Amino acid sequence: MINTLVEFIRTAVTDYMDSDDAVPQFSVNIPAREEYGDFSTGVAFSLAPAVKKPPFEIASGISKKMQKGIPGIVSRIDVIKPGYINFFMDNKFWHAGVKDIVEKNTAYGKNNFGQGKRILVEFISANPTGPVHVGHGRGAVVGDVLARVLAVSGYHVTREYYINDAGNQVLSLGYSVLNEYYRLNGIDTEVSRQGEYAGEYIKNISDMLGSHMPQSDINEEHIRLITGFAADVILDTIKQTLLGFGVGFDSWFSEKSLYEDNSIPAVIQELEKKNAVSRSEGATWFLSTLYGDEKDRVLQKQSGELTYFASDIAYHVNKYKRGYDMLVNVWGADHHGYLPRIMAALRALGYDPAKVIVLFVQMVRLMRGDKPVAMSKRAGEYVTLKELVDEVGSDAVRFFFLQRSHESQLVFDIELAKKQSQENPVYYVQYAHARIASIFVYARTKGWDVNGLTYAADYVFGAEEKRLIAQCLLYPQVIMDMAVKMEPHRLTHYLIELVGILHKYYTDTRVVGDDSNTGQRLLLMKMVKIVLKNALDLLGINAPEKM
RNA sequence: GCGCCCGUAGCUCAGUGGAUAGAGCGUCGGACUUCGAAUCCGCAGGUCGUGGGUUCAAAUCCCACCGGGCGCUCCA
Repeated sequence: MINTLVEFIRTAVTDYMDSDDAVPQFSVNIPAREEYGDFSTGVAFSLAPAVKKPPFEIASGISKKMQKGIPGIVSRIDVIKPGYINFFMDNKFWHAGVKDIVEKNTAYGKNNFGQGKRILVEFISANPTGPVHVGHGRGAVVGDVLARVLAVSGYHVTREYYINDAGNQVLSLGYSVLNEYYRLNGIDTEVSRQGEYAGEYIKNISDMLGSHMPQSDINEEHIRLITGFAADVILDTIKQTLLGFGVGFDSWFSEKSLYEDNSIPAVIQELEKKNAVSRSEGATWFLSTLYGDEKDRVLQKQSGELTYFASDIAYHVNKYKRGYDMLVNVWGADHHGYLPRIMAALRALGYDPAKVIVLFVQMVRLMRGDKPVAMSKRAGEYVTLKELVDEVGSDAVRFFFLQRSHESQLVFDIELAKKQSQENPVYYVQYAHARIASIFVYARTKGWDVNGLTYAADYVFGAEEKRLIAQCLLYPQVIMDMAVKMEPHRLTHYLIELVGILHKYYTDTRVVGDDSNTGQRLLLMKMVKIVLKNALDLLGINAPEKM
């Protein structure tokens, strides 16, 4: 519905510019002050550099082109100081808006920005060497909500988890389990490599080894089996944790599979064909400096082992070969230094680097009151995502993470999150949904058929009601904005604002009354409830009927 | 030293070219015989790290500096 206003403006701008490809990207927004109208646009500002006129003059010119389209949409147009065009909407517009939202219902907010393009979102991808921790949790929420937003924005989305089940880290896990097993069973054997992982979960896995374990003569095959077993167990608990956190995947991609189908040597060969490989000091190097990296990188070590980097190139090539239009990687910010080398490799191999978009998710610092929480993974002293979710609740954790830009570090105070459980913003939003549900229950007892309400076109909306509708009408634009900018945190702020307007309206206005306008107010509530439900669904947060 | 991110109210953070810079928490004071007070209303609180520059217009863009986090492995 907001599109009718956007198109209305676009037509006038096209008319003013005398060409439709001179129309810039613009949006409408709700002005800060009531006297500035119901909606406003700053198109004139974006036009100013090209037209080389003051924004105010441009805005005036545009507004003159708008006169003919006014009936049924806009009742008044103001052009203000620096160059804003402000709109006071016609009563018909508000009615059409409410109707549009209520009729679209669960489909309201969807858009076709993605035009069916295929997009792969890879996120979390935590090593199966221990439970996922809170930092992974943040990446999980960012990736999950981004995937949901892209899906309702017309993309064909695949969610993927890359399992690092090859290489030294998992091997070290295997040794950790084995050592623990020996320790628990009082077996005195020297194992060549020390495992670096510790913690309760290592003990649990070694317990599970039970009678399957050979008592002596451990060979490499045994280690491999133990490692695989341990990684499987851990991956399983990771899946369980994520499920409890509302995060699911379409695809679990195994790094080991890249070893098994020989795609890593194949990729190295490809690089060799491009003359981007050299051998020195007993190792095989990718000459990434030729493609913008600051130093060359090892693909195959002196020992003959392949590096993580080598398999990661093969992984990315695999993604390209699967034919996606876009590849999104959600990485921890501590991996940012890694980006130039992977991009160098993709460039060297002739893949379009513009298809890869990497979101770096900054660190989470956990606090209990004013005491920082130890986060050493190796020592096994860290708060797992599961522990945090059990303690604070999935909805609150998600909402809290989504209030901050993924590019900002954030401090998560567990004590505070628990203490303010009554005042937590997530409850503020959920309460609004439950409150409307409760109004409906009451309305039914008064004989209203909430699902069979009729529209009364002569009803004139009050200021607060118009504000409520306006905010709801902006919803699709917020979704689109999130999809375009890939910023999943914008929706929580939108919701807090919407709910603020709703709660105020509720205290000022009795919805279910004796007057004949009750039906129109119930329709308004229905509209808000739809937007709340759709938005909360996108965030993976419950929209309760009761609290 | 180099690179990435951050520096906005007491605290945690939105806002990233445009109207009088916002929210939550915290402080203080009000509002329930009526649809849910997990709510609402009000008060207080800002050199937008510092200094320069670009622009009709800068918290937002550019440069320098200061402060914090992370990264600069033949680890992943």
